Amino acid sequence: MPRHRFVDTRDRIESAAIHLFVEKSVDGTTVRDIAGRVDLSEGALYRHFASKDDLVWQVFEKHYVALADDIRRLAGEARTTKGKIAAIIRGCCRAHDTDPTLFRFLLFTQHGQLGKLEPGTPTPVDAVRDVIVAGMKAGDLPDQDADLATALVLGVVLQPVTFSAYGRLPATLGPIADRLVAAAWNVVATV
Amino acid sequence: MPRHRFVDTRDRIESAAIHLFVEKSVDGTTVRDIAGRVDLSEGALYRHFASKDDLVWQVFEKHYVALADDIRRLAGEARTTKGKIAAIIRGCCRAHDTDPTLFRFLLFTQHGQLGKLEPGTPTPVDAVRDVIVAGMKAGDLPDQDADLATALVLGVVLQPVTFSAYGRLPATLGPIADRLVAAAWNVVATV
Amino acid sequence: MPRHRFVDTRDRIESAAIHLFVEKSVDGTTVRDIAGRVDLSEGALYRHFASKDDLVWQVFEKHYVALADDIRRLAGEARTTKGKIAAIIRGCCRAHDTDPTLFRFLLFTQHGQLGKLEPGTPTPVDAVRDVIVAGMKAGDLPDQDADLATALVLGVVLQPVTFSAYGRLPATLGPIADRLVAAAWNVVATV
Amino acid sequence: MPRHRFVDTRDRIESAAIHLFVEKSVDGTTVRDIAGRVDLSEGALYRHFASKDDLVWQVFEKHYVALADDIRRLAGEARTTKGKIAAIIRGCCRAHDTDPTLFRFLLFTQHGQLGKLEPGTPTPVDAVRDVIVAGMKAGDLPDQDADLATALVLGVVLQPVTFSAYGRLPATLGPIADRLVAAAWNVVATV
DNA sequence: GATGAATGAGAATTCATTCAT
DNA sequence: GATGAATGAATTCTCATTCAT
Repeated sequence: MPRHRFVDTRDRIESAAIHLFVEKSVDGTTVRDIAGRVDLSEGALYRHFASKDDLVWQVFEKHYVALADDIRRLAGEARTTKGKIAAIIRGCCRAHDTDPTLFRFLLFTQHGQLGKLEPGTPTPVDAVRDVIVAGMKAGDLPDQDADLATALVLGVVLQPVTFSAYGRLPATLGPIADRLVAAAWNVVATV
Repeated sequence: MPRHRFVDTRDRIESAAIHLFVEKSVDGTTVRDIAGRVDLSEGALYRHFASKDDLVWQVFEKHYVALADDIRRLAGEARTTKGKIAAIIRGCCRAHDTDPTLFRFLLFTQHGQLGKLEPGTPTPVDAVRDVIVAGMKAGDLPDQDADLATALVLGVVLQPVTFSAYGRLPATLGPIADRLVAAAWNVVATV
Repeated sequence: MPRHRFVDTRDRIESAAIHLFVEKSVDGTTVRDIAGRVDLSEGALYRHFASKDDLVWQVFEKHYVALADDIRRLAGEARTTKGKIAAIIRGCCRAHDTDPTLFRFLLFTQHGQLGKLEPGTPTPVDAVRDVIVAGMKAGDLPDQDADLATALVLGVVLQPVTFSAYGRLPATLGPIADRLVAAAWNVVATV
Repeated sequence: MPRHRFVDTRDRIESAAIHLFVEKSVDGTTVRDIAGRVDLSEGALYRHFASKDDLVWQVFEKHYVALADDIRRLAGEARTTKGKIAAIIRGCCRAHDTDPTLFRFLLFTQHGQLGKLEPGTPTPVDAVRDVIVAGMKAGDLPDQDADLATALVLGVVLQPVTFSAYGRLPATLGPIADRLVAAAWNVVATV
């Protein structure tokens, strides 16, 4: 059996894990499942990750923070509040369409991982909230509860993501991005 | 003059299970946990449920269907599409506030249970979708993808529910029901 | 397969464990070994002990403390320091001969368990040391380092126990108890 | 003018192993631990030792036999039985103080290694026993069970070594050597 | 209906050892 | 001689489920 010397085993493990986690949930996925999918012995996994929990966490954290950074960056590149919200929604759609499995993993695995985040770590939720707070301060948005507004904006993207995962909506959000952008703006601009 | 001196054991099991499932997730809850919480032996649980899976499923199905019925009934009692949507959103808020744990259980446990539903069983999602479809047919709503519209309406309620569960929003949705009603309408009426 | 309802399973586990620990050392004994010897499933062990470590510890602590109590009581029943030392040595010989395996278990397993003792727990070593300290104060023993004296007295009994375990001395210490008593006294009375 | 710029790797491995074995016991020490301490890869260890067992055994045997030789030589250099016993005790104290870790390793690791000794290999125990047998034959010692006498002499040194390892006695036996010499003699000369 | 000891099928994890480079 | 990823067997532990009483 080849020892896969030149492929990055760690990456392959992460990718296999994410897919399985979405397919069968984290708890429903065994270390054996992951190892099998990477064609690796179970023991070998432990050279790359200290434990199954550690694997879940590392994968989650990496991409969750990356998504937060992405969103923050996109929002930063737009000037108006409306543009920022639009950029965020479109960013989420693009992130989703680029790798739906990864996006679903983040969405479905939050529970249980969120608590492990270093306090103060910027999350995608915070990124959205910051835009809204700034928008209110700038007078671009009516005064309202920032958390509620954040929930509404997120609900507008995440529920379609969920529907897509369940097959109630197509696999791709690109085609409905405009609609989501409009809805997201509507939901915070109209109180 | 209560009919039974003690709440029925089965009810106590169900209630304990729901609480634990929300606290620690279904997979994270052991039969022993449930039995312990009800102060019953593990074996005795099997007098009431055929298996853990069966317990999860029965509890889920009962309340999920009840919620669907509720929503459908509320929608039926309103005449206009706008009134129906409003009734649904308010119904969800009331259902949530009446028993937040139960509502969270339904929201968080869908995954894995939805697939077990008898095909054709009316779900809350269907109830919402039906209202939307009818609304479009009646000309109360602009033509649009019914599933997407359904996702948006649900996103408007369910994301706040999630935020509430995580402590990002208060434990009670009643105070924001009006806002949610407005947002839900906005999101489907404006395309 | 009978469920051994009326035999005390826990006792049987403890006994089997002690024997195996002496035969193959704690680390060399697997949970499977123990379960097999008790004709029990591995899983069933965990109904009686939280973990293998816990089993080792509980068994050790129980008998180690009991031996300490025994020694202390025996010493208390003698009046002179010489009598107390003699009582201790004889007590150890009797304890050993009553259950050589148990005594060897205590001797060989100290390492690693001693550190888990609640600070302040009276040990057999302390019991001996107390007698020596009191003996010096009473003028029955010449002034000397109490710890060293304790070591010497213990060495006089424990090395024969070790030899017996290795087959270099007979299985029974009773016949040499007088000699050990004399040696123990000699070793602390003559400086 | 050292012959080798660096201490031989093999020696470094042995030394690291001994330290770890005393710290964490043989079973508690992994090959990885050893390799890590020598700053070597795990695989590289197998260039020097056929297996972990082999490493343990080789290190044990080498020093155990060396100690036996030492004791035998020291005993041979003294003329009287009393002098021989004294030389042995002092030799043990010196050996201990020169490298307490090594001495503890020999003491604590006997169990499990002793059985691997080529039958007939002279051990420290045999060396002591020979002196006692000869002493009895020469009339320097009262007639008594040679094994018991050996146990008593050894108990007088080894229990203090144990106490020292546990911190109940100082790290160094030199200061109490005289006392141990006296005790050892007492214990075999007085029956 | 209830009990609780027992089962047995895995699950995660460890670790000595191998081997291509 | 050295590396370090990989193996695979063994080990501890978990947990849904059963069943005699």
